Amino acid sequence: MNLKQQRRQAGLTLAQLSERAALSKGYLSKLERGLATPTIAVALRLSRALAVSLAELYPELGEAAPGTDCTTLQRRDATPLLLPQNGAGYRALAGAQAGRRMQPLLVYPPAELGAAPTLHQHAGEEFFYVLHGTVALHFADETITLGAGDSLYFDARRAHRTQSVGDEPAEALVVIAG
Amino acid sequence: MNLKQQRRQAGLTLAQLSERAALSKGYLSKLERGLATPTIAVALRLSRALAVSLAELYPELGEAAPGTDCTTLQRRDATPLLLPQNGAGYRALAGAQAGRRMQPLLVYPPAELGAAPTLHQHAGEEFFYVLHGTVALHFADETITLGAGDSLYFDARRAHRTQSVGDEPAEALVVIAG
DNA sequence: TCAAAAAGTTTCCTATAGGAAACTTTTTTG
DNA sequence: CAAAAAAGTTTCCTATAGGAAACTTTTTGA
Repeated sequence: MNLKQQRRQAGLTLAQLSERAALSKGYLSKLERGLATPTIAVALRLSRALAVSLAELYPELGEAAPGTDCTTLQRRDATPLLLPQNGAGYRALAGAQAGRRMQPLLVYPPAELGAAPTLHQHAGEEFFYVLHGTVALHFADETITLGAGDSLYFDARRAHRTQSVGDEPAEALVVIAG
Repeated sequence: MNLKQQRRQAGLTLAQLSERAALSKGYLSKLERGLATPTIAVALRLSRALAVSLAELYPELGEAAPGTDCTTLQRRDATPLLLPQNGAGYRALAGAQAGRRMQPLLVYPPAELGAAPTLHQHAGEEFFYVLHGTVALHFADETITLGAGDSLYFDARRAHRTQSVGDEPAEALVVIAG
């Protein structure tokens, strides 16, 4: 539906998009006017060719599964502190349940990086907001230091690791969209 | 690809899923074995019938647009305070740019609800975390009061409005996935 | 152990996704 | 304004999405 708008916004003609997406000009014309329904493979090619997410071309695809009530109320400190092997403790503020788009966590980065430098890496995007203290975010090629109130939004596929620096133990709110 | 696993997990047979999704049993069998590619309309019906997100059936569809660098570093108070008509001030911590899955905001709910009770409502999901003060989250049918450190994850299609209660002005971190 | 029933697969058919190219409309340019 | 080029549409064709039903395999149960 929004295909035409997205193509226009990208400044492309049907012929240009046709080449990029490896689809015929005529077929694209039909798609734009709702005269055909693409297969998911074609929709994906369009999304890549226009460098937009699928949901922007077909908003209905972006909706969460229906019937799944995603509401979760979480009182402070009401969830247990988990300490997995990589050193950073965390609290899940809402379970990573199927059908939920985001997973919010409270993260407590360790002061010292363990001997096993396992970088955290996963699909999707991550929003990192420092609540207290100072956090060093180590990426493969750079390190970013954030103080309370600072935030970083980044592609979670970039391997990363967190460290609490300074005397006060740090606390951060992390939201992952996978 | 994961269709078979998802169907099994839901405890459904091909015939049962066939009825729910209004697709033939034989065609479903082909889909599960990769012998056919569904149109987006069919993929959506499957997603609804199984009550899972599309990305769980076809992970490649869930990926963000490639080539879009979504990284944004935001220092504390480095972004302007916006005061739109509905009364709640906010700061955008990362622009709602195309291709980004989440939009993080700092929200400053008003102490008094304006005369025009415009409820906030939009597609997607919202994660609400109270940083300071106390916030009353008004929904059509209920009001939830959150203190510092409390959080609520909910379906953003439920109309809602925020209010700062108590003497200290409240501040909340909100992340929207649209 | 052997029906009988349920689950899954295959075959064959129709409707539609998608391509090639002619055609029409709009824009550019002299 | 006219000619040419570019953008978009339509026509017609082939490949495949998707349905109906027969067929095969697995499970159930006496």
